[in-house]
Amino acid sequence: MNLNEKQAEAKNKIDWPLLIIAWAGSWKTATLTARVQYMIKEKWIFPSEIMMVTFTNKAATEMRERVAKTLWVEAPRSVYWRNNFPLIWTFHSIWIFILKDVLSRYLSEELAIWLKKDFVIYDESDKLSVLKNILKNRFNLDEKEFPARQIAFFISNAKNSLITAKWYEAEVDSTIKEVVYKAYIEYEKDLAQNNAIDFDDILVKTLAVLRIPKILNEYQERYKYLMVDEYQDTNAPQYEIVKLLASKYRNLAVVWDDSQSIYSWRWADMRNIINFKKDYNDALIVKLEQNYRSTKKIIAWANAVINKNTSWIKKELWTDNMEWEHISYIEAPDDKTEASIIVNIIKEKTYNTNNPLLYKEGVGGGMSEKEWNYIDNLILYRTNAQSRKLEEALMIANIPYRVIWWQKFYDRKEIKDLLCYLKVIHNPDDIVAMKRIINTPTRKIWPKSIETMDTYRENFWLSYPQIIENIAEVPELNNGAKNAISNFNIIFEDLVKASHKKVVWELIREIIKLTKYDDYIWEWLSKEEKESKLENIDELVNVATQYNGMEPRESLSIFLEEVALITDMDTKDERSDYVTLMTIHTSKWLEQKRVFLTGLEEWLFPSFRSIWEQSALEEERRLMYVAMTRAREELYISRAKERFNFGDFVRNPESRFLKEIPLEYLVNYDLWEFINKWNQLFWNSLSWNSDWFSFWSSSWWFTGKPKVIVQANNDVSIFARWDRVNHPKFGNGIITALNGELAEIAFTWNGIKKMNIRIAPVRKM
DNA sequence: CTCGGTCCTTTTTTT
DNA sequence: AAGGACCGAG
Repeated sequence: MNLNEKQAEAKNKIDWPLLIIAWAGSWKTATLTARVQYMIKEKWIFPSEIMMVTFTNKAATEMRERVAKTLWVEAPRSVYWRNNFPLIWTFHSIWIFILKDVLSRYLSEELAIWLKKDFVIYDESDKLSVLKNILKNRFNLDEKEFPARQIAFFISNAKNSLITAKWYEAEVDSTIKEVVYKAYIEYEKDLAQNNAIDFDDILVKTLAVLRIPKILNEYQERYKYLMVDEYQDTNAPQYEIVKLLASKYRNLAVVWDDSQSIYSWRWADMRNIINFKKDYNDALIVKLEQNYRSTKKIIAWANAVINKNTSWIKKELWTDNMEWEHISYIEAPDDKTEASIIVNIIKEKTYNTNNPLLYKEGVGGGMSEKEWNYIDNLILYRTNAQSRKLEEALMIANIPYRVIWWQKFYDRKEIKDLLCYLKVIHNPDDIVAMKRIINTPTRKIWPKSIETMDTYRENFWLSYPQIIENIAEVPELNNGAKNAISNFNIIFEDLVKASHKKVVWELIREIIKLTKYDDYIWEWLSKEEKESKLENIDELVNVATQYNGMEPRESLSIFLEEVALITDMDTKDERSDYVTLMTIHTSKWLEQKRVFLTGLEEWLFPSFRSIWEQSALEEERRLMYVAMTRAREELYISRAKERFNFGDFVRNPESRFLKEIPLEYLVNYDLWEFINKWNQLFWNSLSWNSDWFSFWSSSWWFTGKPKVIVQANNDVSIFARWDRVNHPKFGNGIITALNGELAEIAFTWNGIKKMNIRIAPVRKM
């Protein structure tokens, strides 16, 4: 790969602190890859001494694959199976790797982090269930007055500000914080008892461990070359960890772009760069400003928007790429139509080179390939809830699609159930998981019995398996409960035994067999749900087969760890051609030839939570910038005048971001032309294929809601008084008066209307 | 204890 | 709109 001068500069400076300011599409990934290659191939640095930290698994995987390619080796699949390959993983994966490594070599007491090696990772819902239990059962507090979510937020905030439970007392200045303080202490106790950590703990505990000089020194020696991507998104503990690790050899390179900082709600603090500059005032600063991704117009537009932000550095992203198409603006009457129009465009522009009416020959001046596939389309939105309407439209049109969803695959009930079985087998101290599965499928162990066992457990300092094993000795339970519990114990013990002999995928099958989980699904659900759930289970087993070849217990442990960190985005999809839908946040690591950016409405984007505060609003604007710069060649921006939200219809004004765009770049999408061409084709030749028909007949066009109020962008000069025109809604008519853009049109069937002829979807006949 | 109906919340963004 | 929490009857 040929690097430009700046990129090469960044590549070659490997033994010095380095700040790479890399703006969107500047091929920073390529630069980093080249840098790793240079270190290994030309400077003979041991690959195992290189650590590169990213934010998402997607980014990490891509980096690993690229690096592997340049080194002519296969990319490792697991942190634990690297074979002299650089450590290129996410923050969280790497820190867990370090924690496990440390815990296997040192005594827990020595580390003072209250963890054992087989710890489990609690996700958001596990966390909430622990907190709910504390608030309700231990403190007897009203869920409405002190919602677990809010308490969780405060605790998370404290952890990310490096305030421990003990020290939180100093923060208490209100009733709620009083509760937070008490809950925080209990929460930490519970986690320690369950041998569990939450996502925040992953950072906090790693930092704690690295503050022990002996251990820090080991890791400094082990990883002498550090790279951190998306440095603007680091938070306080992450910054500290990186600082510690790099402090000895100072071979730290960070990639930073303040215009793409969109995670402040996760306590990312882009001012960490100020600290970086203080820590390394001799750092070499390299700016990558040339964009290799998008057309000139997209870049110009993105620049215009981002420069509305007050920031330290003026953004002048530039490109040598083609000028090409304008950016299209779709103003739809409602969210349903917005979705329909987008789907129409995709349908029309995909696999449709035979359609003489709609396929544009040779556009892009060599930049674009001739035929576009579904996979070339990316639909973005601010909130996940917006995906539904788009999905419906795609389904109707029979277009394959995939939604990268907030509800992670691993959050689904059936998957969680099975994972909780695995968790309990792996770590019998995990009470949250135990409580989830002890009566799933239903085996008549009711909440009362569980409560009794809980009290018993707390009084006698026993673990759940210990109680279950000796359930006969618990006098408070009746015989029915005892029977049910000892039946469960038989299953549980068999599963634990099995876990020593069977690899993780076999173990999952064994769980299903012994617990009759499929019968449970069979009984409880409707047909469609059943099928999708069984499919999900198959998928889980399928993922688990990747851990074959390891020791059974090891496969279980690694599987559970990786599963906790993997999001929907990282799972592979075998279908090769589909439209992708996701939130803007998720899209940060992607680019696509054609991007649809939807829902450009005040309150939605920018979000209603952000518009009162300057800094929050600027983050929304950065989000807009990120979204726009995903597009390589075609960008469509859309808005619905009316949207169904929160179970109600809402009308929001157009997003302020639209007004920040220089108008000369924006072209209203001409739906009228589109429909009319289709009309001609349909009526004249009747050569339509059934595919088209089934689509159109089921979409808004035929469903009796002629909402074709999309703005056109007519050339006013072609119209004159007495011209005959056609309007999609009002039919044929004659222009009876014309004053600039304002026309008075007498329609044959609908009377005289006044309209702006530039914007109105009228067509000369 | 179980089922079923009703009411209530949810929706910002993610490792 | 839809899933979860809650409550009351069987």
